[in-house]
Amino acid sequence: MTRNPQNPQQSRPEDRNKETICPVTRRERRRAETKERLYEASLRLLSEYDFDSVTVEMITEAADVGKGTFFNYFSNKEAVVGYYFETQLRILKETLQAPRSDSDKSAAREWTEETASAVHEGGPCWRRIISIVHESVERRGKEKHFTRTLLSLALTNPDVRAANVEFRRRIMVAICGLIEDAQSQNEIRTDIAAEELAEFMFTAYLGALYTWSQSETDESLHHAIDRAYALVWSGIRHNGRAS
Amino acid sequence: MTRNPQNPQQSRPEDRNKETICPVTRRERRRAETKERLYEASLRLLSEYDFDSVTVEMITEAADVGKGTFFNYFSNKEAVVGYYFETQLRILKETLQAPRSDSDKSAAREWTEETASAVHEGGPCWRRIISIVHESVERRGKEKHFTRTLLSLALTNPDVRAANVEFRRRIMVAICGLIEDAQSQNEIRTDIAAEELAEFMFTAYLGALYTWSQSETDESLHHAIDRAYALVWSGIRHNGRAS
Amino acid sequence: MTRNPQNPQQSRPEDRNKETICPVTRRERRRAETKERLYEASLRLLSEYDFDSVTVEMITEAADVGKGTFFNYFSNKEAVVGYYFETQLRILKETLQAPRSDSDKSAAREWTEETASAVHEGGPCWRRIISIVHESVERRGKEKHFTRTLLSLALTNPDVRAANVEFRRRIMVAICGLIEDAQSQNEIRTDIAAEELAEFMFTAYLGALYTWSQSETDESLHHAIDRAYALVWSGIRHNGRAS
Amino acid sequence: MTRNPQNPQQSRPEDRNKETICPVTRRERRRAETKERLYEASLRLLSEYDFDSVTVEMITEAADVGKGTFFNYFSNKEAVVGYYFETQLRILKETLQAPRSDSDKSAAREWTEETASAVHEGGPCWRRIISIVHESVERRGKEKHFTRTLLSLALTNPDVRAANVEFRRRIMVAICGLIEDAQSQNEIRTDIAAEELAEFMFTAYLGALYTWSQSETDESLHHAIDRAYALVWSGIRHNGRAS
DNA sequence: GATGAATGAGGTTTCATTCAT
DNA sequence: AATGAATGAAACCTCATTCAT
Repeated sequence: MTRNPQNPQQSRPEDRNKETICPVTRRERRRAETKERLYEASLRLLSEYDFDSVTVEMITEAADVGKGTFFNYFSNKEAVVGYYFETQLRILKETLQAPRSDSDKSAAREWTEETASAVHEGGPCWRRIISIVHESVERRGKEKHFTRTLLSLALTNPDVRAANVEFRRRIMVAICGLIEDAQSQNEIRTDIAAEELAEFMFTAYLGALYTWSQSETDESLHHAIDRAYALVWSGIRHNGRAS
Repeated sequence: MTRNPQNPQQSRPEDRNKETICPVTRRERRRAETKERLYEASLRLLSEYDFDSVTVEMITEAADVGKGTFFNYFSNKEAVVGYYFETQLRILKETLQAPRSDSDKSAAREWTEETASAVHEGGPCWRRIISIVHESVERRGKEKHFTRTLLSLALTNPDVRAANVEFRRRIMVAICGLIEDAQSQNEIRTDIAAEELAEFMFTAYLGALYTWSQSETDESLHHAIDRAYALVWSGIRHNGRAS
Repeated sequence: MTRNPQNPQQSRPEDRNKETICPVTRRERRRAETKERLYEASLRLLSEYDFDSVTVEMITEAADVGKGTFFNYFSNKEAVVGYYFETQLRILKETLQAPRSDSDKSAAREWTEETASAVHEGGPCWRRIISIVHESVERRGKEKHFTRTLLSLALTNPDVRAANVEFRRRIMVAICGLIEDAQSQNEIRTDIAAEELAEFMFTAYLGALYTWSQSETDESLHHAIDRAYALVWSGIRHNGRAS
Repeated sequence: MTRNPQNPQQSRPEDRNKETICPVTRRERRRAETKERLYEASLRLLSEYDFDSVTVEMITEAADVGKGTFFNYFSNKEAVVGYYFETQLRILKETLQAPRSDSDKSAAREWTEETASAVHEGGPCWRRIISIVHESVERRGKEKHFTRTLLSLALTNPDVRAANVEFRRRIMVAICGLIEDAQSQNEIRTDIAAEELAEFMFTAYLGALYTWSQSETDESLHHAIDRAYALVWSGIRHNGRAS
């Protein structure tokens, strides 16, 4: 549908000034905005109600668009959750690329204040790992209901499952790298492959997440994770195996 | 299909003699049988299809009873899963009351053959724990799809959640007892409360179960559990904390 | 689900008196009644509104049953039309088995009065054929709108098409038999196979039906058919080919 | 995508010279081209899919224009089929105005080769009629699916119906003229009005077309038409009525 | 206790059409 | 003239559950 392919640089000179500053046209921006509105309305509702209870109509009404508009952006209700994982993936990449001191401090602060000191023992690498874990916890821990939905859908819906598995794969790669660093610093035992350790860490994370999200108590997810990770640490730190 | 209530004295007089010997009346036995048929049909179907895909009609047809009969035994579809946990609870109790040598051997055998030896290190108490875990794994590991359904429903459905939590509570009590035994034998570290250790064990179990049930690979659940428990062991055994 | 298979003759003796007179149980009778109500409501509505305009809800409301009840009897809206052809097929069979004098007269009367005499020429066999055609016309001719729907759906919907083709096949067999009779009486040319003649007759019938149902005029279908069949007769009567 | 209205004098000055020679402006030609693209894309798709299955978006995508563009040329989806009949009407007029020898030969050839000789008997006028019929058949016979759509829509959609009726009216006029010629040549019986005969021919044509389009067999439409017209001929030729 | 007909709420999804740009 | 985002009506169909028999 592109018109004038021969002189794209001349077409619509009026767009130049303001439009080209932004990487996209206005129409595209509007599109993105609408999608964002739908996405956020969905998350908001999923944090409060069960997945099945949230109807598309509720979402579109909350986003203040027509019902059909939803399907211009998401092929179905589950796709919103798929998009959630894509978004998280993007955030993850950015986090990992960011200078470490940055994330180290900001995130670490938030939870260290309220947590036991059991996990502080490790060296800098381990602490960085914990800090990243808690960053994730930070986001997830506020939305117990939504977390339930995610854990549940990631089991039952194929698309969500796929998105979740891919997301997890990427996280594992990241954790693996961090663990290898820690191993090279002799902070973490080296008699076991980093992949194995990473998976163990994730397993413990998942188990704690599941139990926490299922529970009706008010314990913070940070606490739950810390309790588990205190023992994880015992299992994987250097000399952990030494008798 | 109604039994003739006007002449009950004539209906099947042959049942009289032997049936009443049994502590339950024939009627009660029939009831139990029908419930069992419905229950097993449900499990069979839930092992193959998603919870939402399994209709009550499918179940009643598989159980060869009328559609309405289902609701004489289960107040709703979810109640079947609730009943599953009750059943498991009964089995668990029996297992724990059974002479230990019995379960030790039979179950332990089945999986030790196919598993790595990493978990064998511990003392007899620890080995008994592992053996019980694998007994559960034995039952669950065959039904990945059903496990997914359980994990999912236990998050989203209040009734199932309640049944599951109660079930879990009982398991924790049992594990706790075993761990205390092990601690008293100095097989397991004593600087941490048995409850804490038990929960950690369960967390790792849950995480591994979740990942396994979500995956499409063919790895056996025994393997997955073993891999996790090798590191769990490092974390909780005696001297695990000793530098 | 049948109980008491061992003594079916004794079960529910109270049903005996009145129920067994009727070939079916009361429940089955109720079932049949409900289906009939739905069927007739459908036809009534399809005679007035386009197929797409008739919603299932309109039908169930007209039949005074719950919306879902419709789908207990018809797998979808199109199935009603399929059932229509099945019904017509049953009626056709009965008509053909009935003593000829009966149908001959009753139906013949109705239309002969209002039709041109052009078609009267043939012998008794031909007249019987014409009479049967007009019987069908009698039923169809009152419902122009419904006929449109049938002709249209028989082209576009696979299920309806199948039902329609089967229905047509049976009609062709019947016409064929009649034509063979006529040929053996030398009423109809014998140099062309009965099948060929039958198909020609049906083709002319169909063409006239299509045009009539498409038109907005008030001409009766009887007239339209007669006009066509006057020439059909010229083409197929005995000596029709004689120069 | 907007043409730059502020500098129309610069846009493609090369078009000026030769384009304006043509009676239509470039803009009008573009319009016609786009409409043609949409029209042909529609026909292509309607030959393969059901009318309801073909979405406007499929059409515009196939025509490589924006979705909204469709409605600049056709007031709604049905209008495409209406336009089809208008187009056919134009073609018909041109055919009738063309020197007869032309169409006689070219079209006649195509089908006579593959058809039975039953229809050859008539005189030149009749043969010309047949040849014209087969010309139409030639076009229609290739697109069974599309023919179904036409026959169906011409019954159910008012606009299409109107266009179709008008088209048919014109055909009838044409056939009538041809039949009058034939009657004046004594090729066709004169005891029946030409209109009557023409309508009969059309009725037979329609009936054969309907049956053919509904069938799943591979019989060519030419054959189906020929079989019918062999008997049509018996009915309408001169002396057809002579005993 | 068993049955299965009746129920009807309810949500997803599609798509022709509009209209601002 | 071209575009495509927004719209929202509309309808099917499923299925858990009830309840009269």
